[in-house]
Amino acid sequence: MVKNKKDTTTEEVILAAAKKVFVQKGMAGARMQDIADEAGINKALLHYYFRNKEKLFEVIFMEAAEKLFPKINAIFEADQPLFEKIENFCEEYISIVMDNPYLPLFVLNEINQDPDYFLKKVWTGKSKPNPVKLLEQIDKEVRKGTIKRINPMHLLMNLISMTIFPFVAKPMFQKNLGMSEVQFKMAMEERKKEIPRFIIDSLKK
Amino acid sequence: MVKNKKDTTTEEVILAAAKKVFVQKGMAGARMQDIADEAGINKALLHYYFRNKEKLFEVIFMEAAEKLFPKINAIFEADQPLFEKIENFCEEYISIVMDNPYLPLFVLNEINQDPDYFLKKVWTGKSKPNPVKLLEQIDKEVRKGTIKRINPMHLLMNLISMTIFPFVAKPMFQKNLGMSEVQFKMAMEERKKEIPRFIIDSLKK
DNA sequence: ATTTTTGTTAACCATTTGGTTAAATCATAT
DNA sequence: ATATGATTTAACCAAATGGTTAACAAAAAT
Repeated sequence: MVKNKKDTTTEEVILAAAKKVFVQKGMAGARMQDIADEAGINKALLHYYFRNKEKLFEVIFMEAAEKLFPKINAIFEADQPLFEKIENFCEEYISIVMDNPYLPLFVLNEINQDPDYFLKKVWTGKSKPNPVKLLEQIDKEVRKGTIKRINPMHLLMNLISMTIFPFVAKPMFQKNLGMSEVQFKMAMEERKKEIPRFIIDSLKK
Repeated sequence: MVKNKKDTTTEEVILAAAKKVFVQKGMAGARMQDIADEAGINKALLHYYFRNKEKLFEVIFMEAAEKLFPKINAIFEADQPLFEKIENFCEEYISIVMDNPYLPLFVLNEINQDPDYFLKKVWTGKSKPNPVKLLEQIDKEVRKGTIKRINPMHLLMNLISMTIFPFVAKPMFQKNLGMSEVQFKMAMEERKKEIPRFIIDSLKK
């Protein structure tokens, strides 16, 4: 429950509360009352600021999606050598996600419930990841013979999987490997360098 | 909606319906009425066979978890050279998940909502993945100098991430790479060989 | 054949939940 | 001070939802 001495506006308090509840419980599991309680306000006030649950959810979801998708794009489309691009992606993306470890699962889950609706809603303009440039870049390196033969799609999947999945499976990994919160953070920090090294080692001839 | 001409028992019909609805909508989003409709039966009959929603959900969840976790364990603990074990894991695990592409996200999501409850419930005895043997095996190879230096934990994370994540992000990958259902299946089939090759290439000196 | 048990249903019930209303309070301009 | 508009609340409301009941049908046991 967050107090409001007017350094934060009510709307911000609501959004913070809504984010917390939605991300933890999902659209279906979240209760408007929970959000109100978390924000320390009356339930009616929620509807005063955001007409209904769906509208409020959409704001939170879009905010989350905007935090996750456009950055991928920017890095993938950058004008940079392949290996640097990979290093850059891991470094920057892990940083982003470390600040919001639960966003990826939240977004992936909601997308899964209704792919067409969400993907059309989210991927409008700049937000739509466009992997073709990266795929072509990989293909070019393969043809030049500077890296081993590999299907660019698989390399892309490998890169994204290794970067994001540990956050999606955070509780599982933590429990199973007996990692504390700090240990997990440290491990993710290491992966910023570890993943590029792993990939580049695999690609080098 | 499934018909029941007594080659399948009512209980089985219910479980199939429940699985479909729970996996798609999650515990919170699933409606008992939806499950009843999907099974082509009265809602009261659900409660006749399974006392309540929670009980029914638990059956479905455990069924899903039992399908995903024990196999990991078996392979990890097998008595086999490291590279063969990796090849084996990808081959077998991708096969399992291809039959139920939506199970991983479902399970990960529910675990995320209440890690302690579910992980205690699921990881009892044989079901609990025990990665220590594999970790030690990796460590041994590193010390023998047969593979490059690598933190076993990261290698384990990489292996699991590359294997499972594409299914977790299935709609995203499909939409973004413009893949049909068949193309996705083909890609996953390829990954059975692609992932081990990628990993082994990275580890070889 | 008929009793008993098992399976199935329609009609209900209580609670939860998203959403509304009308009144109260607060801030601001006049 | 006070009128005005924005903000906040308590009390409600209707629909949805998990769950129950009592009656009925089918199968199994006697």
